[in-house]
Amino acid sequence: MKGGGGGKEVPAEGEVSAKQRPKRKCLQWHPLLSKKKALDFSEEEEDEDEEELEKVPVECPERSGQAPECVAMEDDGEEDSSEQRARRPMNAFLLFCKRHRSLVRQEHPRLDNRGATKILADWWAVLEPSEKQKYTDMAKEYKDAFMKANPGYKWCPATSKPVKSPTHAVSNARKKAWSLPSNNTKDITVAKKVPKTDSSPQLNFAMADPTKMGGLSMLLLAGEHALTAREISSSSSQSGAGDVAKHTGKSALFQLAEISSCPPQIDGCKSSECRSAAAPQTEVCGLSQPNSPDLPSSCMRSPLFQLAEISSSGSQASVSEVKQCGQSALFQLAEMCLASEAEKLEALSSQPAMDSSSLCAQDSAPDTTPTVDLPTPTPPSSPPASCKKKKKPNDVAKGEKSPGSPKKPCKKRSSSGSDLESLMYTIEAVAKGAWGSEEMETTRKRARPSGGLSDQPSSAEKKKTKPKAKKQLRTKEDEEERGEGEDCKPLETEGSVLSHETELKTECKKEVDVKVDRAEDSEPHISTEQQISKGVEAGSPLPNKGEEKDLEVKPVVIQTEERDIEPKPEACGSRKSERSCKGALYKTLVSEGMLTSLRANVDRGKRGSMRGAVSESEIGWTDESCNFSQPAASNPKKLKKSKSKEEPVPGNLGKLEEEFEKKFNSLPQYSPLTFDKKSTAVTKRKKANVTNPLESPTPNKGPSPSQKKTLFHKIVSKYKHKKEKAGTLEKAIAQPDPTASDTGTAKSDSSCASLATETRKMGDVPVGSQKRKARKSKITHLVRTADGRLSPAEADKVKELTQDQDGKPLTHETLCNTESCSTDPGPAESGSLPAFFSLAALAEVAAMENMHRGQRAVSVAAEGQVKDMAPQTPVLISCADQ
DNA sequence: CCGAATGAAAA
DNA sequence: TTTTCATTCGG
Repeated sequence: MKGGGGGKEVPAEGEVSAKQRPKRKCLQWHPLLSKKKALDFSEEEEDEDEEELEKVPVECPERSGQAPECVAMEDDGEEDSSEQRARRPMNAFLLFCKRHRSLVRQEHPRLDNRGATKILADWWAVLEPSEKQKYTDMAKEYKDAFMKANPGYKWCPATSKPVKSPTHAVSNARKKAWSLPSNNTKDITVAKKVPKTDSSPQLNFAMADPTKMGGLSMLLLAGEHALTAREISSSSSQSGAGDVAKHTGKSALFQLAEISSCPPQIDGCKSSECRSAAAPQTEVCGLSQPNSPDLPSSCMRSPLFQLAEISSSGSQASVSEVKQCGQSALFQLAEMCLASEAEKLEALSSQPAMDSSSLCAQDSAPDTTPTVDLPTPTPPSSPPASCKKKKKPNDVAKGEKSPGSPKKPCKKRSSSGSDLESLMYTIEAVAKGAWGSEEMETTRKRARPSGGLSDQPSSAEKKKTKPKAKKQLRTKEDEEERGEGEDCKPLETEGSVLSHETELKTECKKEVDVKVDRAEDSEPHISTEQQISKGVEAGSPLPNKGEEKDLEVKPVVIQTEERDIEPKPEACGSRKSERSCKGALYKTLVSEGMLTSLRANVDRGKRGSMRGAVSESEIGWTDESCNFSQPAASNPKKLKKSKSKEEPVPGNLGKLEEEFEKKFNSLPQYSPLTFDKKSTAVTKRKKANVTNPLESPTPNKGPSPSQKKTLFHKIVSKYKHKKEKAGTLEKAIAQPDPTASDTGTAKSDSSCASLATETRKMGDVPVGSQKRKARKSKITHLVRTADGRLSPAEADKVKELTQDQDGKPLTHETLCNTESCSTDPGPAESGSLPAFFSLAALAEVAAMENMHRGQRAVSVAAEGQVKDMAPQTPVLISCADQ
């Protein structure tokens, strides 16, 4: 209770109105009105209207009377709000990023997201249309689903938004994501579950996050929708009211609705209380849905709402009810939730075991448990509440916000329990259901056309101003153009280096295995849908791997995974280790070389296989995923993440995730190598290289440069702020193959040369759009020559850096020396050099790192003191030489 | 909280 | 044509 009701939202609304959002909205929102609002939206369908009308009156009173109702309303409101707030669906590129970011990160552990994004952009640019298409399709699907869910959704709430208040809202919104009850859940979770968990273990990832669930469900629906579109028509016509049965195919929505509607059972279970609050709505829903096909849009909401309501209303009784209702799955979930963290912890601990291999598998695999139902698992997932990111201040924000926003308060109030329940229901539904279906595509009549909308935000001025500035800069840069470069290179770099050779080998193997696993994974469960998605695949299962992999639960979502080397590097790597182990470093270098070669081989193999397999496009879906492969695996960090994500999902939830995962996973994941090749290929088929995988060049370069790049980038950016000059520098860097330039020259000519180079480069690497892209990225990218040489560019960069910074003689010199050794000869003959280069690159990187670490350090270094750096670099060099 | 990327939608 | 905003997460 609490006044919650009281809060009645009224006040809140008032606030809202103040915000502006809406007066209209406010009206709409108001409880009484709100319902009406619904009517209005639904207007299209008269039948519904009637029902609604009935409903309305009823509700009104109830609502006013009870808090629960408020909740319900809130839900609506939320939805509305959610609509407003709902996160917009990801576009193809974002999906791509999401799926590949981890890969990038693996390769370049040190790279920050920005850098990763750049790389991703490059990759994206390189992707073939067919390949992109998948993502595009998925995005579309996603979007469609989203729109269905939120008919009136406006992408840009209005410029106004600007934030301010919205900021809070935004944060909240984000969490919410798709809408639905998520809000409640969150609250609940927070309150109930573990509030503090934030520690994080959770992350659970999508599974946990209710919001996500909604999203997932949506996706699922959408997917199915596509599949079963035909069904819809049939079903719609028939749609008898009561019979929900319909085809399994019917749709998830339907099922949800049904569930939400609370089948008789529930009603029975629930006492009058529930009924009073929930019943009305539920009834409506039930009626409406059956009646008209059109309803869908409206229905969709309602069901959800209903669920929420029910759950909320039931909250008190909820547990008991749930049990009765039965659904073991739900029940389990609930339990899980309760158990919550403890279990989680346990689970986590247990998981640790997962190997890298498992990780890989995860990627591809979806499944967690195949089976259908229920029981099994239990684990962790519950924490939905935890919701993904706890990181965010959401909680706080929410709290604040809630008061601010009208609806929220209600929600919050609504009670956590309810949320949970709702969530469970949803899950259950999913499990049972089959999600499938449905969806009618038919019209989406959106109930609310324009609806309300958005919240208006107040002012966004802050941002605006900033952006502008940014833009300007960008434009400038654009003009300059980018050099691109590209790189994409892969690799491993330091981390890899660190990793032991042996490990590497093993890893490779693993990779292979993984692929196989993938196939297995795909099999898992059922559902036609899945099958479809899988489609192709057939694969043969491999028991072996499965065993290892299976260990547990699997992860579902995970995409990429993390594997990676990083850990090692970190552990060993880092400066400390470096210092301490010079020898180690050396080894690493060697290993790196090996890696590269290995990688190349692998890559080739993969490629070959792929190609052989056939059109990527088809198969693509299935996945190439594991390709990336590479090294390693064991990253603590990554592991953690993956674990967290994966583990959580146990049974039911797992399914959802799985589905989602499947879809998401179905998206092909391309290995870095692929991109690399492509990029190269583009320009020149690179036959030579291809033919010779040569260990060399590519790999080596890739990594180190990239890292460097990052560092460099950072530094540059800083400078940039100071001086615009950066552009020139960038250009200089950009230079690709400095034919002659080699060591030194580049810088000077930069301007002219740069252009030329850029042009050239452009040619080489087809990067995507230039506009936005160019800018900084140029700067960042290191250039690799075709030969693979690193390049003078790096040297230049270094130099520049040094210069900028003040020039550290030491560093610079050292670099020069290093390069000189390798470089000099290099130009003439590149062949064997590569390895050296790589070393050099590493050295440089190290230097960079140091620099990066502390500018101060740099200055010191310049003086000659340089403790850290100096030693390292030299060491490297020496090693290299030797 | 910004940023870097792309894309879709809105203004 | 220009803004917003979606995802990511290190700084």
